[in-house]
Amino acid sequence: MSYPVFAVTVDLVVLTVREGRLHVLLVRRGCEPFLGRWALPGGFVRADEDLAAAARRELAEETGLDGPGGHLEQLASYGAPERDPRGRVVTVAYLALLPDLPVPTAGTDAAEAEWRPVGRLDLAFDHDRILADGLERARSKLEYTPLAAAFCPPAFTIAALRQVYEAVWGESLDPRNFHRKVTSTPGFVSPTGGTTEGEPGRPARLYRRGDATLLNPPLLRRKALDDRSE
Amino acid sequence: MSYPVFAVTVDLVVLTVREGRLHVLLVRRGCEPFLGRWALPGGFVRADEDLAAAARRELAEETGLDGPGGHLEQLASYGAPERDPRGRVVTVAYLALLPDLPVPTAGTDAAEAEWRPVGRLDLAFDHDRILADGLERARSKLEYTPLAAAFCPPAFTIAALRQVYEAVWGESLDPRNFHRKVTSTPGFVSPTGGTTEGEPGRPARLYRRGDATLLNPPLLRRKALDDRSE
DNA sequence: GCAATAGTGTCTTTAAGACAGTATTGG
DNA sequence: CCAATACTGTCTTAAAGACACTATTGC
Repeated sequence: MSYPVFAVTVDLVVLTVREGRLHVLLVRRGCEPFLGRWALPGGFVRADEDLAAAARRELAEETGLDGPGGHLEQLASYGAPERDPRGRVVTVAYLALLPDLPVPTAGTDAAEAEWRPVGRLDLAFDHDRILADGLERARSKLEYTPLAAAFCPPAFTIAALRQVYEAVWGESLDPRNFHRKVTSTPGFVSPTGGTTEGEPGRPARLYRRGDATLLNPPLLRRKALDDRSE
Repeated sequence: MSYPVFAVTVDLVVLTVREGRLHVLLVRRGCEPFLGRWALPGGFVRADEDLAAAARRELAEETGLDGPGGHLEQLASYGAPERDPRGRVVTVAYLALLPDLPVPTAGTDAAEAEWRPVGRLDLAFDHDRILADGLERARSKLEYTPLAAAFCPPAFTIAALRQVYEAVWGESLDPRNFHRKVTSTPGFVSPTGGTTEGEPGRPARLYRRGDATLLNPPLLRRKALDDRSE
């Protein structure tokens, strides 16, 4: 039995929160097709490489990050016949959530890499759609997992965690109710014992990620957007 | 720039509820590798075919179903280098939820097709893992979407819908509280006007799917299992 | 009548939303 | 002292859990 051949790529939706806004990592394409256009970072899966390994490799190449901290998960796959003019290419998209780190622009494939606030972007290929799916995934994951901490450094304040929610959801939350919810949900965060110093106002206690993987009950947005099927 | 070539398949986790238990559609493999072993239905994506179209085609081929009713969504992709002894094959798994229909065993690829209660199965390739991921997806989707109705015929009773939840989650729910929740959530179900006939006990009103896509607030399991990252 | 299943009402408990008030820093 | 931010407590409200009760059929 014979079958068609495909190329397989991984593309990354890399998100971070900086200056109170949600940003996505983009690269300017240095080769055809879509030369000069902005796109999600990504590349071909190698001959003997697992999909997740390819995603981790690309992430490390683009951001210089490889250790723990942050979060990487598979998002979805895209394989419309005309999505890449070079031929039949299926891409497996991954979603990465990272603390706000300076990005070493010295990526290997990309001419330039840059954090851009999410919004109306006009990306190469079907990357606008992939980004939209990644954003919706990130927004809904904050509801029922403690993953917001992936956007924070190892030790963070409750206020910083709340600002992550506010940036990702685009709505403001009551600091007092948020504090109560986070600290009273077992395994969401655990105190490090330290506090902030040198900030205006009363010093805040520092926390690290807890060991819970699921929030029960969840922390719901007011207006949940539609999810996407098929 | 050269890059490795892959074959791309779609595999289907097709679920239904029959006799109060959750069942998955399996086929016995009629060719190597894993000849004679049970596996998820699936096949190669054609040269000019979208991934979702391939999934719909395979579903139609295996179940004879093609119209509306039921639900089909992308689940995840699997591409470990050694997952298929024939070479580098990436599979895009889809999850289908169907009402309990007789399956015409005259599938094209498969020697036999059969509904099997979910549980300890020993499937070909990495299909045990794919099935486990599909089950977890189905379980969690019932929490925050009205998708349970995809397991039901076009008109159904609240009790039938509850039995779907009980089969998929493996726990029993209070019929009265369930009734209140379902009928008071806007867009979950809408009455057809009809009732059951000839059943023991008081006739039950019939409902069809509502137009909501999200349940807010959700209908939570007691014990949510871990989700799976990366 | 009785068994069976459908559907309603009510009380309790949990947790979210709103928001007053207290605590601890820097200036 | 005041401004600023962190944190606690209280009241109200929404909604789940438990469960008594009524409704409508077949026998």
